[in-house]
Order: sequence, then C-alpha cells, then structure tokens
Amino acid sequence: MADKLAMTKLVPVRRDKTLGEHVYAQLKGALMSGAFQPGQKVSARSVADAVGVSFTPAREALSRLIAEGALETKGPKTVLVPRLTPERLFEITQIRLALEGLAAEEAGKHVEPSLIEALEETQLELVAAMDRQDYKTVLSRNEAFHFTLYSASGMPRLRTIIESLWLAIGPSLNLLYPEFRLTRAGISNHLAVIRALKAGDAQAARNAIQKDIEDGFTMLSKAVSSLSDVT
Amino acid sequence: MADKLAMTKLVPVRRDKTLGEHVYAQLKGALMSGAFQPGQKVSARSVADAVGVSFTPAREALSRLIAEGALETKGPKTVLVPRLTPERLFEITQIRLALEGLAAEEAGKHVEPSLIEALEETQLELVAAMDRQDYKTVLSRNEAFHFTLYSASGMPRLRTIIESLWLAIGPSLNLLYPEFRLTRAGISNHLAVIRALKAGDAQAARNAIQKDIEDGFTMLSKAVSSLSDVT
DNA sequence: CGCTTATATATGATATATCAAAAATCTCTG
DNA sequence: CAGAGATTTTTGATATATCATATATAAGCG
Repeated sequence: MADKLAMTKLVPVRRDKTLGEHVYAQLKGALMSGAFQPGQKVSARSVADAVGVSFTPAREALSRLIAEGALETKGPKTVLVPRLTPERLFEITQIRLALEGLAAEEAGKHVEPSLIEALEETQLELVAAMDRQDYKTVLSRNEAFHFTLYSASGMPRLRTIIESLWLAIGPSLNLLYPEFRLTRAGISNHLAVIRALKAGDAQAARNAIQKDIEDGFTMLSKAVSSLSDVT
Repeated sequence: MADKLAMTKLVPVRRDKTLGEHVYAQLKGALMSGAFQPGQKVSARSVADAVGVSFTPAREALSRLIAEGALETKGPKTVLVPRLTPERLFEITQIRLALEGLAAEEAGKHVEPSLIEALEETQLELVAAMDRQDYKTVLSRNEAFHFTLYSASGMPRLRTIIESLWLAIGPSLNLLYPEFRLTRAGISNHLAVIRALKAGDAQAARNAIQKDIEDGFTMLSKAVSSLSDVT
C-alpha cells in the first residue's frame, strides 16, 4: 500500500543512545572544537534549549562533564568552561606523558597493518590541512591520529581517561588560533610514531608520542601564560 | 538572651554538599568496603530508598559511578557491580603503575615533616590491624596510606583519577577475605616508601609504590582468575 | 560617579509523574 | 518437569513543577 511505501523513506529513530548521551557527545564535540570560550558560563537550561531537550538530560550531561573536569563549578549555581591555568596545563601534561606514553607503547606491541594504514591516511589529511592553513581540521586530524593509536593499545579504560584529559585542554586550544604557528615539529613526531610502529619498536613509539606532547605543551604553555597575566 | 544561648548549641546544617554527592560518597564507601558483591544488581530506586532520597539524586550518583567505571551497564535497564576479570585487573594495574608511580615520585619532591608523620601513624595503625587480623581496617588504612601520599603530590586531578581506579578494584577486594593471607610484603613496601621520602629520594618512592602495586596485583590476580573459571 | 543595598531574575537541586521497555514471574502445554 | 510464551512488575529515561538561593540588575545613597 502507499503508506507502506512512504514509510520506507523513514529512518528508524535510533533510540540506542539516551538523550543525555547525545547532549554529552554534543557538548564534548563543541568543547573540543573550540565552540566555547574558557571562562564562559554554561547553564543547564541554556543547553537544554539549544539542544531541544528538557532540563534533565541536559543537566545529566553537564554533571558528567563537571565530574570529569571538563567543566568547572564556580559558585553553587555557576558552571563555566575552565580557564587553563599554567599549573593545570602542567599537571595535565605530566599525566598525559605517563598515560599516552603507556598507550603508545602498548599500541606498539599490537601493530596491525590496518593501524599503520589508518595513521598514514590521517597524517596525510593532517598535512594537507596544515598546508592550506585549515587549522580546525589540523586539530581534528591530530586528535584522530592520537586516538587511533591509543585505541590500538587494547586498553579501553586508558583511552577513556586520556579522552577526559584532552577534553580539559580542548577549549583552550583556540588560544592558539589567531596566529596559529603550529610548528612542523608535530608532523615529524607523528612520522616518528609511524616509523616506530613499522619497526616494531614500542619504546620508540612511546618516545615519539611523548615528544609530541612536550612540543604541544611548549606551544600552548606560552599562550596560556601570556593570557593568565592579563586576566 | 536565653534564645541566643540556646542557639549556640545548634550546628548549622551543612548544605555544602548536594544529596547527589552524599549518595555518591556513600556508594563509593560501600563499594570500597566490600558491601557489594561483584555481579550484584544495583537499581536507582533501591539506592534512593536505602539512602532516603528521591530517584533523582540516586540516579545522579549511579550515572556518575557508571561513567567512571565503578559500575557497569549490563542491559538497558540493568546496572551492576562489575566483575573484575583478569584482563580488566591487568589493564587497571598497568595504569596504576604509571599514575601512582608518578604521584609517588611527585610527592617525593614535596616532602613535609607532617607527611612523614601522617604516613608513619597510618602505617602503625595498619600493622596493628594486621596483627589482630582486622582486615577491614587493614584495607582502610592501606587506602589512607596511599592517598595521603598521593595528595602530597600537589596534583589533585591525578589523585582523582587514581581514586576512580581504586573504585573499580574495591568491590573485588573482598575476594581476598575468606583466607586473607595478605603477605607482609605490603608492609615492607610501605616502609620503603617512608624511607625514601626521608632520604628525599623521589625515584625510590616511586619504585616502592610500584612494587607495592605489583605485589597486590599478584595476590589479587590469583583470586580473580580462580573465580573467573567458576563463573 | 562609585559603591552599597534592595529587587528581580535565573539557576541548580530535588521530588514526582509518566511512559515505554526490559526483566522477572507466572502459566500453560508437551 | 522443562520450556515457550504470556503477564506482571521493575526499571531507567525524561519532562516538569517547585523551591531556596545565587546571580544579575536596578536603585539609592554618599
């Protein structure tokens, strides 16, 4: 019947994720892509309205983000995007060195051809974006590169923890924007990672990733500290 | 006036924590003290009734615990205390070695006399509890020892992450109970930590903590693997 | 004009009601 | 007695209303 035909056009509503998770994912993406300014207030109701859900799932997403340190509680009724102070950046970097070093090393022990392929493709995209000064994409591909690698560690919990650390830095990454002079150092670090994986040298993979983190720290550190004076 | 006098007896109601946080803290304590069996179901409503709050804060506490991996989602409507599989224990242990090693080392760089005192006192209590085979207290003092140390690292975020890892192991610690033959090795590791701190040797503090974690892993690993056969 | 204070508004916390779906229980049949 | 299927009960997800209070705004005062 005609109705049935029309129905085939309809996509089944995916109820596999809760609204709260949707909101969480959206906010996460927004935070990582620099849609929020550090210091900006975020209220549950505004989020709820923006996403088109009720207060409850919005609040759920926010409280989860607060719990993992991606958002911050200023007053009893004020939630805001944290400013990345030099101290925080330093602490997070130390933890990142430990955890992403571990993840890279473990990934280096379970290298599959598909992993190398995926990393090389991502890296190509990254370089291309860099060449055309599309820094938004650079950041996105950089993230993809790292997490593709970490996923290969076979340590899901580790990956989750690392994600929460990135989420805490993400909002401040656009501090690098106006004159985003991302050194090409990052590129060579990634290439060193790939080289290490091909050589089956897990330790070298760890070293390359840690070098990458340190270089990123140096770069971000300047932006952060110059800003914390003004504020 | 008399009223004023009477008033001085009254303690201001501490509203500094939300009900959700209370529930979270309670569940956390319960999980760490082995009040829940791995595999046991936990429903929001049962928790709400038990604690005497409504559904909302109970659910909030549960979802937070799920997010940090202290509880697990089996079905769409089933939350349970995770069973600690050998694989999970291994992953968590690897992360613990990295993070608690870092925390111990950093703590070793900021040693205050009060820290040493606190650790020595805690250690005395631990040994005393061990002597009278009060293993509940042993576990509690062991936890106190570690987190007193980690707090001294001056890395609050690191501490929080480590807490979540302990929380994932906690419920399975009572697997050690029936014949809790906690070797005395743990004691000597703790003493080595204190010795390292006194000597200002941060690296030695890291090594001692890592040794402690490895010993604990060996112990728990047997209990866990022997159990996963049966189940 | 700046600062304190009063007023208005917005917000988070919580309880509750509803609903669809999952899980548990019961029943009937072979 | 076991197992498939129907039925009942629980359960999580969500929306919403309420409330105390924090925050923002306006007003008043020095």
